[in-house]
Amino acid sequence: MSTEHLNFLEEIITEDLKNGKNNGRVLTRFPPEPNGYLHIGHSKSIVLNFGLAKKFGGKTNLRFDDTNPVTEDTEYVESIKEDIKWLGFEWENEFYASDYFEQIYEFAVTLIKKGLAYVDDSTAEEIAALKGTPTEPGKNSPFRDRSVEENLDLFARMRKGEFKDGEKTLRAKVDMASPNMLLRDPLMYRIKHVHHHRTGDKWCIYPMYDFAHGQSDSIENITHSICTLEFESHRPLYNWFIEQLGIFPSHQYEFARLNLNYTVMSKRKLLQLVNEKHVSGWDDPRMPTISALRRRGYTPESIRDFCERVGIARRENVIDVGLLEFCIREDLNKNATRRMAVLNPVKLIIDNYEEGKTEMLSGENNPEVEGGGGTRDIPFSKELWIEREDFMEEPPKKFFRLGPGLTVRLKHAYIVKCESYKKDAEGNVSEIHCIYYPESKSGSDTSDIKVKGTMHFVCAKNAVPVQVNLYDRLFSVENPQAEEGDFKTYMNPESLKVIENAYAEADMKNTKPGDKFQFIRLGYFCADKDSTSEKLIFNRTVTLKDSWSKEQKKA
RNA sequence: UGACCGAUGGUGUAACUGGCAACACGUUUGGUUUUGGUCCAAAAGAGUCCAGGUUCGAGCCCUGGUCGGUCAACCA
Repeated sequence: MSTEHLNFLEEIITEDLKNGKNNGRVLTRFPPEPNGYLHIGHSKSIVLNFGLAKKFGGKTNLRFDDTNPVTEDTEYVESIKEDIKWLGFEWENEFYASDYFEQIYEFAVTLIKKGLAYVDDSTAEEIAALKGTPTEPGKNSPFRDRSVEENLDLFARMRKGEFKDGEKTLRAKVDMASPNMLLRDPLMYRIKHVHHHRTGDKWCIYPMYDFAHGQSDSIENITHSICTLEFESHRPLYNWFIEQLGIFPSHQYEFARLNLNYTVMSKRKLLQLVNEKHVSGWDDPRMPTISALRRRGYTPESIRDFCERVGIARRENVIDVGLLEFCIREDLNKNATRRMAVLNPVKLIIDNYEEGKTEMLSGENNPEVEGGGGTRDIPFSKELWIEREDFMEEPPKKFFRLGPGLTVRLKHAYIVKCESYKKDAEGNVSEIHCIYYPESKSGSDTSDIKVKGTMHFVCAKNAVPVQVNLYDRLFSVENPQAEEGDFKTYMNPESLKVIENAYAEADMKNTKPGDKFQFIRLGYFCADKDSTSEKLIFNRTVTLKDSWSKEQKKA
């Protein structure tokens, strides 16, 4: 631990603690807006906020930033809570910005009384026109100098519902000439006669982000309010409101959000994929959402590990999905039960094996666990299914699998030698005939035969038919939103391949949704949530590393 | 052409705060292996965006550039 490096936020907190700031108290918050499902980018923020608090003996609140009722919904609230819990975090309090509407309203009244806020009758267009540009200062609104009394009266009537949507706004009186656009008399309240998922029809005016977030932080006595880089220019305003109100000085710190290649992360785009049915839903295993990763077979441990590995800094970054895949492989390699399944079956017949006989072989559940993690029975008989890719009529030099005259071991079973093969009318290999060496039985091999390869198989007689969904990256380009035109035109047409007729070994009959396996030599798979005992469905979480395909590409 | 922020191997993050650029992923090579997985061993790969300056010494400090990001929603 002595060589452990602190990220810049840990350094700040360490320093704060040293200086006795906030009496050594650390309170962070995770503030999602309930207008979509959480994605892998949010998990970075979650791990950061909860992790920081935990590391420094503090707590973390969950606070829904629900100030815009038009896009928000309780469905999202529920999914967000589920995802955070699943990731393994517990919040100290469950709060909602809407809990504070009354208090935030009072804050606004306070600012009006101090002459620091005014009701503006301008339309959105007029406000925009007077806003100026980044290089030119803005101009004062003609309503900027209304009296305190008039502002108080108007604001009260806004609340009462006397005005239509957009007819009036409440704005902070800061500085229309500020080089920071956000300080050019930002909107504090707007009128929306919209039903709110929590406050119902109690309110028809809603505070804007800038007049809700910092205030909520302050109300909760948040010490370190951590957000992403794009809020950086909001910080002066964040501080301005807190200062003018004289309330608890929460502090905002920004870090660079997580970007992943071969996917999109904006909630707007994800919502579009869902609404336009490009995916089956928010938890379609190809999505970068937490619910999708869960359904695909990712574990909370692997996601937390990933979030820790990507680090925390203030520079833009794009993380290779390969790192995420590494994290889940590392976890599942240690923990996933090994089983055999054949995705693209072709029949293998052992000519010298007794007709009608079935013997039970034993296979360890996980070689990574001491003692092999127990064993299960694997039936073996004359007819087996093997992977079509494991046989070649004219095998190249380093092909350590089956082909005419070639010898391999069948995992947990016998060594077999290919004697001949048959083809169907279309010219596809339909039967591979082998002989087996009875004395080469796994565990008691006295044959002294050396083989280069080991293959998986499924006993045909006892095979369990299963559906397997092979997932690949959702997009075929690294950064879809940087490409020309609609990002959806860059979706990977092969992001999902459904295999209806795969076979799994007999032991897998009783698989339950969520069960995770390594299908030997193929990858990690997770029983889908829709999987039943009548119809088993497996999602491929991630393939195994495959140095053979690399070898092939070289040739 | 305003303000703010950023720039270190292919990617990401470090560098004890001014002392011979490290770790992880990835890549390559070899070994082990009844998973072409795992594991083990090794290698290649940046001289820190550029130009000046301060200093015995700069990735860290200063000046000026370059490039990238963010900001003109009644979104968050």
